[in-house]
Amino acid sequence: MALEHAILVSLAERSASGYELARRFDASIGNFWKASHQQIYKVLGRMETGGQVASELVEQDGRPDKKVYAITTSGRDELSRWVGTPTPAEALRSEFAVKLRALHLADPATLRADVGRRRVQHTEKLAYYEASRQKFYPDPAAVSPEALGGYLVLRGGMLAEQAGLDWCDEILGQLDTVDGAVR
Amino acid sequence: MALEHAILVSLAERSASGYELARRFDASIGNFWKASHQQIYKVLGRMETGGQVASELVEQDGRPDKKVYAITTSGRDELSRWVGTPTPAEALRSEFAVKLRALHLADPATLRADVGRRRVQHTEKLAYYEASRQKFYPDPAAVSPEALGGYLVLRGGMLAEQAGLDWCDEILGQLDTVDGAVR
DNA sequence: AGAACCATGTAATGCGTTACATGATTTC
DNA sequence: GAAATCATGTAACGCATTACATGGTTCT
Repeated sequence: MALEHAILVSLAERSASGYELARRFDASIGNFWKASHQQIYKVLGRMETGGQVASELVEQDGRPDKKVYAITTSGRDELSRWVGTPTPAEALRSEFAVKLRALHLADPATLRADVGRRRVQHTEKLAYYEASRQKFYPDPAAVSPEALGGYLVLRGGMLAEQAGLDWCDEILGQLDTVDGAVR
Repeated sequence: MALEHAILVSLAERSASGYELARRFDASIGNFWKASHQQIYKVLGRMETGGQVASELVEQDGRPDKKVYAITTSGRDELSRWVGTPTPAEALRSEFAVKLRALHLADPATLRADVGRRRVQHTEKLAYYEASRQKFYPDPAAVSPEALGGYLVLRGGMLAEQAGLDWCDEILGQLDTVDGAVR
């Protein structure tokens, strides 16, 4: 049940409405954990019943009212209990890998185009992470303890994207040599 | 609906019973796409109704009978259609990343132990992949076109594990410097 | 005038995990 | 004698996605 914990982490950083949380899950946190607004509203409801979060109705003019959720003491307790818990190994799951395995059934040009597209996506995401890093953590040696988590998560994303990029290059290289050998 | 395609890829390589497929999903294919036997049986049933696979009952002595599934022409068509389809970008989803972000709430020693455990897991998996690579693809420059997919998938796994390992090392390094600064 | 943003939800369906169920054979 | 392997499933539940629904405001 990790979405609940992701929400707790986000609300511990700053209280927010369901809508605002959904926006965050599109950006910062969402780079490593996606969630739709529908799902977030549902889980927030459950968590309020459970007492981990509390909401306050905020009226706005010219905009719909919103329910701003804050983490409660009980939620904070649950969160620190959870961070002290060992994290189980995460299985990697890749549709692309499954498809790669059946590459001999594919048209080489189509496949090359697909890998190229993927390569561009990795490059763009990497550039985006790098921009965030420069903006928020200009000096990696001087990151405050509170900000260290965010920095390290970003670094993890960068390493993952770089690995994906290297993989694409290796695939493209192999496709070329095979083609060359066939001709 | 990628499990169906993973099953088609596996059956295209060799016909198998649900049980045997489940074993494969524990090993080779399963390194990149996990599935339980319950799920596999369910999906196989659906796929047989849909005509992508066909089963034949094989009686055995001293062992339970088994239903051996084979890919059909229609299944093969669907498979080659699918491999020609662009693969959508896969969001990375990591409970560990969420937890990392809240690292300031954790006890440093506990956290260090958790990261160390994770580091060992990556190291072991990497060694396992490397052993597979040496066994099945001793000469990367001479991989046959049929085997290329399997080789490249393995390489992807190795790159991902290496990135995970590097991440752990970077986290441990940062935790040390922060501790050092505090004292 | 149309698109995008703000804001909150319900309903249906599908995907995945966990628990339960059975029973013979082989290996330690 | 106990544990693991072979073999196939059902049932319950939870997590996630997609579609549907509403309605005002701001930007282009």
